[in-house]
Amino acid sequence: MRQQLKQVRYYLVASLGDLERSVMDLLWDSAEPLTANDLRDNLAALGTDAKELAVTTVLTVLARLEKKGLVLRERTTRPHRYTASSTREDHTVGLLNDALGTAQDREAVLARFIGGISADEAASLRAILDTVKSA
Amino acid sequence: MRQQLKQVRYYLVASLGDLERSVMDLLWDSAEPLTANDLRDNLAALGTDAKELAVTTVLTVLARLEKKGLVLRERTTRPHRYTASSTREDHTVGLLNDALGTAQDREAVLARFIGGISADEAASLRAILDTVKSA
DNA sequence: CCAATATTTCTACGTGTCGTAAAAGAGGTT
DNA sequence: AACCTCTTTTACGACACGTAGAAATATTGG
Repeated sequence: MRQQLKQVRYYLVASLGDLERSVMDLLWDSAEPLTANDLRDNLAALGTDAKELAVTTVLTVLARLEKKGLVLRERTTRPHRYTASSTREDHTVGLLNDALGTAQDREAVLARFIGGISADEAASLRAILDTVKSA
Repeated sequence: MRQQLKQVRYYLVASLGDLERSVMDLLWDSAEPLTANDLRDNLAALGTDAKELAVTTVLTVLARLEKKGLVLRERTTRPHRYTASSTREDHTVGLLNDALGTAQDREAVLARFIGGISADEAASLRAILDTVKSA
């Protein structure tokens, strides 16, 4: 009932496919911007499958990730160089907020969430709360 | 590289389409189990579009939601009756844990997340922490 | 018990996303 | 010009989802 309206499908925080995710992981882990070839090589080095992808494949997903706002592209250099537009953590925080939504039941959700975390994590959460949001 | 392996796409916590989401919202808000017809009517009452869906449409998404483990179906009664298999809050917690992943950067993410919440929310978070995970 | 009706299952199509990559274009090098 | 190298364009298969008709099955009033 919404789909065929060609709605903009707002990509504030996008869900990623497997390859997109792998590419983002590499970009997030890299201090330097990477080229499509760098990524192709690193991807091959990753999985046990060692399936060497075509560079065009990597370029396609990079274009898609750019459109989603997740990567930045340097068009001035000739092999274009790509970087993640935000840190992995910030991206995950975006996912968290998406999941939480603007709903009024945020607290109920957080309560249940906390109920499920380990004591260790609860402790460090408390610590984080104290340092970040005290006063 | 994974997709065409017909992988099982484990639906521990699924992402939902618009209609699926609407149906889940109705089920979550209802104390009683609902039939497909109930849902069709409630859906029509919702949007301003007032587009009356075919019952088979509702039945299809219900079947998909059942397969995803999000709804339970009473097959004994003749109009089958559907209920959400978990509360909205628990489902959202599942989403949160999915987003957080098992990664080691959980703390970094949580720290940034907490940095972004309101003071009010931080306070209630602290309260929740104290009551739920004290000792 | 049967025909009419209600309900469910099966099948299918359109659109969109994602993995994948060949084909075509663009720009520099010999 | 012929040739790399890199990018853009185009395309296809698989799958998720919205949508619903057709077919099968169950219920029920007479």
